[in-house]
Amino acid sequence: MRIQKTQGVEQTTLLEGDCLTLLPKLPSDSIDLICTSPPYADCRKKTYGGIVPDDYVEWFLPISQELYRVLKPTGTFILNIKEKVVAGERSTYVINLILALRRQGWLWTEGYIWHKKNSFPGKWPNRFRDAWEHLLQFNKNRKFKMYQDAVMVPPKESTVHRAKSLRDYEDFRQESATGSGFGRNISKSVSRELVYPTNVLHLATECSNRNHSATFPESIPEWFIKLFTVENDTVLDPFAGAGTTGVACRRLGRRFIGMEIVPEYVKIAMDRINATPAPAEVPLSSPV
Amino acid sequence: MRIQKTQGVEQTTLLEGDCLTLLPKLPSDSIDLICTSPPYADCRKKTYGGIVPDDYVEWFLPISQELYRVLKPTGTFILNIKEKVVAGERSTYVINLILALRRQGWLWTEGYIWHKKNSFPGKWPNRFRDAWEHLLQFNKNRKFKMYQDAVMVPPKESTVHRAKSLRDYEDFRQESATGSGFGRNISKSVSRELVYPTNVLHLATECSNRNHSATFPESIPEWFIKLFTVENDTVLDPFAGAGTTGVACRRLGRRFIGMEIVPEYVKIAMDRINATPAPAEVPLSSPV
DNA sequence: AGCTCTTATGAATCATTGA
DNA sequence: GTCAATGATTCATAAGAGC
Repeated sequence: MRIQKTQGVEQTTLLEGDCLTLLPKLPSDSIDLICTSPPYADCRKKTYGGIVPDDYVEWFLPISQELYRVLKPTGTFILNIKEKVVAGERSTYVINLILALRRQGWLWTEGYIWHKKNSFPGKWPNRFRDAWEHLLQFNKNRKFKMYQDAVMVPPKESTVHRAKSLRDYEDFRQESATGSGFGRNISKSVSRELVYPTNVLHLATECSNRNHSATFPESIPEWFIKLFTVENDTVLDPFAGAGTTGVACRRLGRRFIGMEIVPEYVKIAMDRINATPAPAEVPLSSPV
Repeated sequence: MRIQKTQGVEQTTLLEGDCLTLLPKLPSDSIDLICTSPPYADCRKKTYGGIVPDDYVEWFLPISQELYRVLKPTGTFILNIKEKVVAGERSTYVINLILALRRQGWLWTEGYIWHKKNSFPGKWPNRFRDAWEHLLQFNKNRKFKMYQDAVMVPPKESTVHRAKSLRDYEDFRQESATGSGFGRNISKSVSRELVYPTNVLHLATECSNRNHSATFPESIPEWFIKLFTVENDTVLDPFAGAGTTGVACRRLGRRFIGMEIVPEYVKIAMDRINATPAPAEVPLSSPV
């Protein structure tokens, strides 16, 4: 266990090991948001062994059972997952997982779509490139905490006349849809000029070298952290990988608990999180 | 039955009635593409009576059994469907339908996403606007006909800027802009300047009122018709509604069989299709 | 198992411009 | 002239799928 403290508060906890073993050590009803991207079926074989699609649900259910226990009743579970093609067909392991999670007690509240602007290239005679992934939202109850104002975006109209072409406009909008500026507080004060986003997120994958085969872009955990937590809430990522969720937590002033089975990634994650600045401390009485 | 003939060929057939009754009259293995948007569960009660989500799969399976029979072995079935929110949860009838169709023998080849750029406005405390729908592709066999070159698109401007000079790109754009109309074959000749699309379609919904509560934009059937059929192939829409698929077929020179249970929509569809110009006849030997 | 098809993007490397 | 900012170009690579 490696702990990083900021301002006397235990902010970041990185645990090395299998989350199925580590999760039972966490207290019940203690997590505000679980945001994770587990290894997809048949992927990351070199590092995680790869789970066969047929065995995926069986593999995941004991973990999600523990996730259910540690999540607060008003908390949210965001699951990033993608379907694979098996024998010319879309594999059904994702939809089987959804059904299984519901039987386990989870409510399948929403299905966000992550549109990957730079999807993996390729050419096949019977299909185009797969440019989207699931971002599934599950909850324990119909009532959960949600801070919609924290993720508002500039409206279409303000950009239309500024853009030279439709394509420019799309580019701009896709950038602004994720609120590219970190740490900015775009909420109530300017809310008259902002609109709520939809359940389709347009983001590029990061193809820069993170020494991890599958980092998702920081914008994704950032968006859900803003949407479902406030400062000093606790976020859990049981498949922390290179620690992207932890980096976003550090930047946004949320507590983070990460679990990762590969020692090398634990080190990378810790280094990345340590290199990330925490939000500036706000004086109790600030001179204006 | 109302029939429209063009150039001596029976091009458009609109049948009034329940597709479950009408489909058995079609010969087996006769359809190249089925492209349809059936009534979503529990929606549009005023027009279709509405199917309760729990009964949706049971209601659809006898129809899809007939669709399977009439589709050519190399044909494709495109199903536009949207998940509904029931009691604060995403309803599972779509994923249950996918599983049921697979048990019926269909291969679930691909899951396209229709990103609705102007989704229905609204505000809820626990969710954002739903801006996407499924466009599910099913086939009878792993081998099916697909004409990918017919739907190639200009690359992203940013990519072109980097790959080539702006001037080259502008020249190319002028050309392709003129080829963007219906019926044109912008493929092989300029294929080096075009790229293949992904499985995420960005289309606006149609704002104009067609007197039908759920018209999808003509771009959607147009895209799939180009992708999966050639001229004089036969396209079937068992839930023809206001005839959007038929209009696209007429424009693209494909034969169309539409079925619609509401007499008023049959009339609207026929009027719209009749008002649509067929592609210009190409002389067998054209003087140059 | 290996080869191949393919596109968007960040990072790196230079070239050009302007104060 | 120097340095910083901007722009053009190159390069590697990203959670793939079919034969």
